[in-house]
Amino acid sequence: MSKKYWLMKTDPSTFSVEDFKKNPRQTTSWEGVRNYQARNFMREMKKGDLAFFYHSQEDPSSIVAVARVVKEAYPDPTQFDPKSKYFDVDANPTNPRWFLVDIQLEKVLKTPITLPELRKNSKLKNMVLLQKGSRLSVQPVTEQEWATVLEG
DNA sequence: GCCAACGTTGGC
DNA sequence: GCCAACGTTGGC
Repeated sequence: MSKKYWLMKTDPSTFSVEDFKKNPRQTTSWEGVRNYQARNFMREMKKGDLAFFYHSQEDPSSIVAVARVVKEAYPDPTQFDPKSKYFDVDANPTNPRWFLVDIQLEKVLKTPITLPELRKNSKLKNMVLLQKGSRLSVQPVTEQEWATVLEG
């Protein structure tokens, strides 16, 4: 079974690559996803899959790092925690609604790859990230797109 | 800060 | 099941 590629968005004021670097073993649980499509993609992720780590809400927004899936999907504990901002009143522990994966920082890019640069590359015009109105926070990236992005 | 695009909710 | 209203995302 071959490796798959993904892109995971984060607002750096919530969780940035700097926060990621400081975490123990440079690992984090991708908590707080509350969108079914994004959740479904996380459930497809396999250990060893790679993901672009993307900062949204920046000037310019950019891919800043590469991360690796180190633990496959399991229930997001924040859905059951009334003190969490991700608490979901309707979440049922015997049939959890929200899932997350653990990812580890693989490498920080020396130079972030900005959204305008990605848009300029015609080979990337079908990337989910670049579609009009695309807000999906966890999305698939094809092998060709992955290679194209990294070769710059 | 603005606002278009999107997803979700809830009344009917 | 439809769809208006609402809340959120995220580029600009």
